[in-house]
Amino acid sequence: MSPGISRQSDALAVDETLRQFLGYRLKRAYNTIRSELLSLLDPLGLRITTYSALVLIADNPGLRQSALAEALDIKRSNMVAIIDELETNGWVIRKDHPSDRRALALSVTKSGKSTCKKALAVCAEHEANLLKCMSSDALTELLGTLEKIESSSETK
Amino acid sequence: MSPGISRQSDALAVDETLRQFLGYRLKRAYNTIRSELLSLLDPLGLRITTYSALVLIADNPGLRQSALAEALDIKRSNMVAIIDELETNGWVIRKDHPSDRRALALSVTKSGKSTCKKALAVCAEHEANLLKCMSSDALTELLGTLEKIESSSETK
DNA sequence: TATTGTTATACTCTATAACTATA
DNA sequence: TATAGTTATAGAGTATAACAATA
Repeated sequence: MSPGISRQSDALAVDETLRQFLGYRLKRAYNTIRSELLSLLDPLGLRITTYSALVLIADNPGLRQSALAEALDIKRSNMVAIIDELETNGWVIRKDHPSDRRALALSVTKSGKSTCKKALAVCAEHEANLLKCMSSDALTELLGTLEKIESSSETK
Repeated sequence: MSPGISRQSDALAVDETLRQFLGYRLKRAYNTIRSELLSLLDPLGLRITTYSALVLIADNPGLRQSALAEALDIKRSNMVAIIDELETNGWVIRKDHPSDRRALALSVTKSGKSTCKKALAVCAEHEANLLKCMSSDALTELLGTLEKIESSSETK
């Protein structure tokens, strides 16, 4: 990024004011992980949203679309295209729900299971690389803190 | 969220598989903060991107647009509309750069400084509320870990 | 040749309103 | 009346390619 010659005097903004804000740091850390995951999932034909949906459907056969949307914090209306994409790839099937004729029950195909397994393996390896730079205690602490942040707004 | 009557048997997906992934948890935590910040900044006429840009320009008078874009991890092309918006609101001015006729030097107006101050106060209060749910040690640990994650991809 | 600001464009994610068929 | 899936639509954020002026 700075090849050979050093930076121009006005090229670098030291963002001390922003850096103290947790949201700013969270976003930057997530963006790093996000772009890495995008490159990892792309060869499998998955995006982060379709990947997350596929994993959840595999773990919860018969899941309704609306329940999936709620679990992933995605609007029902935006879920449609995601499931369409998974269905077009032959990874997910929409069946009639056994007890509610309004609803659809989602399940993964054999091919979907295989893709899901590959994706999970790739992501687990990426995760392992991430965790190399922190201790097990630090990870536990981090996950606990993130959980508190995530749920803090629900108490208001 | 579950008023009175308990959930239907198939309504809730327990996403144990996804929950173990850091990226998933980071995203959810950031989304909580993000939506809170959106509501806080909206009355001031700011979005998160325009807010971040305004703070950085206030802290670094004479900043080039390209340097600002680099500091915020935003493409130069996407920076244009952000500065347009800040300029339309009378908060930021684009001046000729003193030593490079290709570049523009950014600075905040009196009104921009005032808005920036208000926004920082609002965000600092939000931050204080966030930090209430964690210890000082946990915060230090969290920031250090996020920094490691953010910079981990640069070493590849 | 490379960089700065810019335009045009496109794709993803997100959010809302409204429709239908069921409950 | 409320809910499930759907369609349409619009606003953000992000990414790339290309251009004119300048280094």
